[in-house]
Amino acid sequence: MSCKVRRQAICAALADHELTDLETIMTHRIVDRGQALVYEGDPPAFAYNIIDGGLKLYKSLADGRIQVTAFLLPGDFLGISSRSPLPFTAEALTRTEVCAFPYPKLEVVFEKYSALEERFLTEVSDEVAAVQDHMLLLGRKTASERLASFLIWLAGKYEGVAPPTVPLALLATRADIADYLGLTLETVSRTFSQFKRQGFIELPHATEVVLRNRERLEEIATGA
Amino acid sequence: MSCKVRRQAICAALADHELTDLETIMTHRIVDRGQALVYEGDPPAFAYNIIDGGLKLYKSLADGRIQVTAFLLPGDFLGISSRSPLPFTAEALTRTEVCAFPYPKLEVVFEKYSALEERFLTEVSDEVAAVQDHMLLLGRKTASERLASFLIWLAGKYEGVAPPTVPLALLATRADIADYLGLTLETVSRTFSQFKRQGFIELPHATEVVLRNRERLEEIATGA
DNA sequence: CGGTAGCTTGATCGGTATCAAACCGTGTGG
DNA sequence: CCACACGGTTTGATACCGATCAAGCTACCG
Repeated sequence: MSCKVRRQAICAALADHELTDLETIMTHRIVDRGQALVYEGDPPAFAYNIIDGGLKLYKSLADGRIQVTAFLLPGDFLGISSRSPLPFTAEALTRTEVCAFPYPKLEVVFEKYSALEERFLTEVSDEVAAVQDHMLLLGRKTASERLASFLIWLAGKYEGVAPPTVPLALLATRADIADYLGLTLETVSRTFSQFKRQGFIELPHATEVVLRNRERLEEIATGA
Repeated sequence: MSCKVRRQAICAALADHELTDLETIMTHRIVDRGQALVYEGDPPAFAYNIIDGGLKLYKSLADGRIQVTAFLLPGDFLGISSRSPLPFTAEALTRTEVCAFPYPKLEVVFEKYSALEERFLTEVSDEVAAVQDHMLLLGRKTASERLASFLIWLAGKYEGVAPPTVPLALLATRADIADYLGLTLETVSRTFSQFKRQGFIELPHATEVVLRNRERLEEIATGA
């Protein structure tokens, strides 16, 4: 079968003929923009692989303040380290396609293929490392450093996957990006404009960026 | 043998007679205040169990800005999701005692006792959940909400472990707490003073707190 | 005692939030 | 095909929280 993420997702850990075990327990699901795939507080029942579209994971405070803890794009995995109750909500940024693996059955497959479990462990490590980077960003970086970090992260996500289709789709709105970076949407917008004025980026549409000076953005992102 | 953390650390997953397998591969290590146990960028060689004292994990920016991503106290585990290179530095807050498990040997023990591996997984889930809470704190909470969250977290750490020895040892300096909460040490100090004035806490010494009104602090911490 | 590390408090500054208005771009109905 | 409505974005003016700069203070240690 031809799956868009065959080579990136956890499936990449298995050979073609081994994949059938995963496929038999798997179901597809489509989530429309703005709809939640899972809710904070739910007991987790599935692990998911993002095939198309994108998700934001977020936690919220009683008065509506939100912190997006991660954006998940095609090839990413959700539910690695699941915990009851689920500590975040996952909501679709656009129409999003996922495949869902029910937990109990997934564990059976895990026991059969240790390569899967290993892959799983590196996913966790990567996730923890990414999340620590994000804490540094939220706790210590300025607005420009935050946006630059986001743009570099985004460019990295597209790398190798697609040909460098120069304009990158942002997927998220200014408000989503703000909730990810711990800023307000106005500050995000102003910082985009500032980067544009400085010639670091172009914004053909509000939803697409071109990185004109990636090196400089990388320097800014790391606080250099 | 009598280990202070026998009932909390990962060791709790094993019966007494099974512990010998862990003990034979384990070595003790003492780290003095201010000394690093491991450095950001190192290849990870050991997993550690904190027995006494405390550690701060942190990442830093080129210009010296620091974000403490976690404080580890007795019973906590370090190196769950290890990754090469290590994404953080671990430094002792006071003279700290740990036991160290070399990775390759640890994996052998893991294969023997699946209870250990399970325990390990719940540790990871807890860690990921905690880290997401901390992102919400860093991205969206006010100074008072941050310090209240820290105090509640601290109280939770001591709970059940020791008898409610009313004054809690802070272990960390104002600067460490500031680096954990994404604030400056002055703001942390002012917020302590403010809580004291409001009667929420007492500060018998600068290094010890008594929570006089834990409920109110919990409300503040959650943004209520 | 004096030195020093850590803490508190005060005065001021500045970056980002907040409040507010105008500006797209896209889809819809007349 | 145009007018309008609406979600999202940009830009401007102002406010405010926490950072920064700057003294003192306290406790502990030699």
